[in-house]
Amino acid sequence: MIEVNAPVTMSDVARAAGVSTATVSRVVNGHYGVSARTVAQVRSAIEQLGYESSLVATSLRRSRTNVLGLVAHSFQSYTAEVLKGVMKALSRSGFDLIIYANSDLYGSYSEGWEQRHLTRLSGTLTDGCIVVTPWGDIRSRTPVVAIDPVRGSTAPSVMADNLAGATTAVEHLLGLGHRRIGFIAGRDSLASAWSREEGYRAALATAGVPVDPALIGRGDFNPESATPLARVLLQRPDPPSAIFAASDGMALKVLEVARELGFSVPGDLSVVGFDNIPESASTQPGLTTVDQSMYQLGYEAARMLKSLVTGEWDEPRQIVLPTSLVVRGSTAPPKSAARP
Amino acid sequence: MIEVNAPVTMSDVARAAGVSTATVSRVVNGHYGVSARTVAQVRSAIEQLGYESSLVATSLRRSRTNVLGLVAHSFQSYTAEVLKGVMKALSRSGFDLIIYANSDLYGSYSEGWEQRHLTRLSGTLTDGCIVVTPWGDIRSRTPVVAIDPVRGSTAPSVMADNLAGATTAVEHLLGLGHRRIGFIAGRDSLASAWSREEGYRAALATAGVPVDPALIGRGDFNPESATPLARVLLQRPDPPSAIFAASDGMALKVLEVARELGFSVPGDLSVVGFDNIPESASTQPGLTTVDQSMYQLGYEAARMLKSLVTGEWDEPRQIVLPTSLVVRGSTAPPKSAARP
DNA sequence: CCTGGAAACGTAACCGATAACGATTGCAGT
DNA sequence: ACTGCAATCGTTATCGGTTACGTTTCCAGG
Repeated sequence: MIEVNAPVTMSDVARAAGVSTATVSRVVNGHYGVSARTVAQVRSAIEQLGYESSLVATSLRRSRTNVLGLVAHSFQSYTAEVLKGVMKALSRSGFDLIIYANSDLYGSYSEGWEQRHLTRLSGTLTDGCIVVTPWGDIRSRTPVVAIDPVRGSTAPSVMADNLAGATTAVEHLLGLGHRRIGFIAGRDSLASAWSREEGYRAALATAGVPVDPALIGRGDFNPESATPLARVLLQRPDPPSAIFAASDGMALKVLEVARELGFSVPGDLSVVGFDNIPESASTQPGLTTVDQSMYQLGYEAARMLKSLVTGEWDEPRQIVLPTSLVVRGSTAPPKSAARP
Repeated sequence: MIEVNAPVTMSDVARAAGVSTATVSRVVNGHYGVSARTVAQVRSAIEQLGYESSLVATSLRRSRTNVLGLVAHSFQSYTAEVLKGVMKALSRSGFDLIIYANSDLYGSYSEGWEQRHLTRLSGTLTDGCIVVTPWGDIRSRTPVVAIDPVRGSTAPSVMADNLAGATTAVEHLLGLGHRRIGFIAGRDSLASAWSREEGYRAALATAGVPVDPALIGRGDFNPESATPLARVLLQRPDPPSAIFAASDGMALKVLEVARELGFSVPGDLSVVGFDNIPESASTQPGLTTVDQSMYQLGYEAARMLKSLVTGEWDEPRQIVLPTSLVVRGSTAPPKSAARP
């Protein structure tokens, strides 16, 4: 790093080129009304001084910035995967991306974080935003696309087919012979959490297995929230033979607790997650889970936001993406399974 | 999303509370010189209008913003892992994080990207920046910490012990009986690429194995750059029995090419990578690689940057972190190995 | 030579917030 | 009542860049 006392501003360029800042601005933005000779002078001054326009100053004055924003409450694997998809969709689109993350709420929820971040950014800095797993409805001047929206929201959003995914997951467990299947729910306000629970209930209902409320733990998608819940479930006199967790992060914590309490997986306990984050493939045993292509979620959200900003979106404003079951080593028939 | 016509600014709050913007600013920033009654009025107006200060306007005026920046040329797994560490280090530190990514150069290098991004941000928006795998030296008004710096740089930086890591990797292959070991190098300007090649050469030299220049391919750390190089190596009449790639991304491409050309791994070909990105654990077979804890790199870089900004850093400005070899299924003795 | 109009360029207001500074008020001490 | 000092609060310049508007320059046509 080379220390530099002061940054090069537009007025430095103007002085060097012997013109006004207005003219420099016109040259930088390729506006009409500058002679070829002046353009050349200004360009050369810019080159020499190494001038680069300030994102901040520009966005304060301008309405369009060609920058899209993304706000997320933390950076776990889920968000990282989403991000890859977003970047891919924005590749060579002319839109840059700003990700804003607040240090205060890392790993813990704090009501309304997304609204605070968004307001700070969308004042002028960004033309639109993607919000990952919002807390509530969002007021904004610029377009917002939610990934995994709140329940009942009619705003633009992208989400997985959580109902079908969860149903398939529980059907998988039922098919293996499990009858006492625990469930660890996600944050209730999110549509995804609700649908995954619906899928759990629907699959059980179809199979004629009654839902035991004692086997349902109320988490919030944060991995840490699952630890005490798993402990409670597994320390019951009649623990479930399988647990379906509404996210991989929580499912991995279930595996941890199971190991800690001496349950062998999948011998004593089958575990299924939801998301298919990279870590799920590399645990011992691998986690059976529902793949929801977070990459695809990010990709589609960015594609939609881009078009919403330019005003060319004419497809439905709510996208649902398919899921698929990924069977790995964490599921097997229960020991006590009555052979068919 | 709820559409809102205009954002709430400080003057709106001032008008509503019947004071000047200066007073509102003082209340917002908790400055001295406002009566309790006025504070209450302003607070209530802020609450009612849902005011949130504009990050842009604030940073334009202020020198300190309590926002740190991170610029990276793309978002592969490497960057995502680094990011997790950065977020952890910034947790509850009072510093927010802005990640800036330019869409134009996704996946492809473009000289000087980091300088352009940095200038745009550091004008006023950020108090300091982390640059991941920079291209060259960086001019900046504010502190900059490089993760995986350029060769010969004396600027603040965090990097893995690439020399030791690479040496260990190649020693592992030599220990298995390999003698013809190919190498796919990284982008030459980076210190890491250079050290990893040094490690490769050093290990061979120690074992008395001559370096065959024909077995060295010149990549640039981008996974795609490895594909043609691997093809050339493996289509030789006398292909190497093992390949050491300077990054996991490139190593995974080697696996792809090997499969495509009918090489079985590790039967016909052993492959070793460097980085230990999450994907490396979940391929078939798993990739043997050198773990450099990208999480730790990010964590340390953020910790250093934080202290540099506040001026309390008194440790060495160049941090080197240890590496460790992770042996998985992609390495085995060569078929033709002379048994010891 | 004069005029008209377009092209080229500068001036200044403005975006939202901050901070230096000045102005006003209240109150204690004389 | 008067002074002096704090506490409180408004005015205004400022950050860097953009743009509406006004002014100057230049050239073609009469």
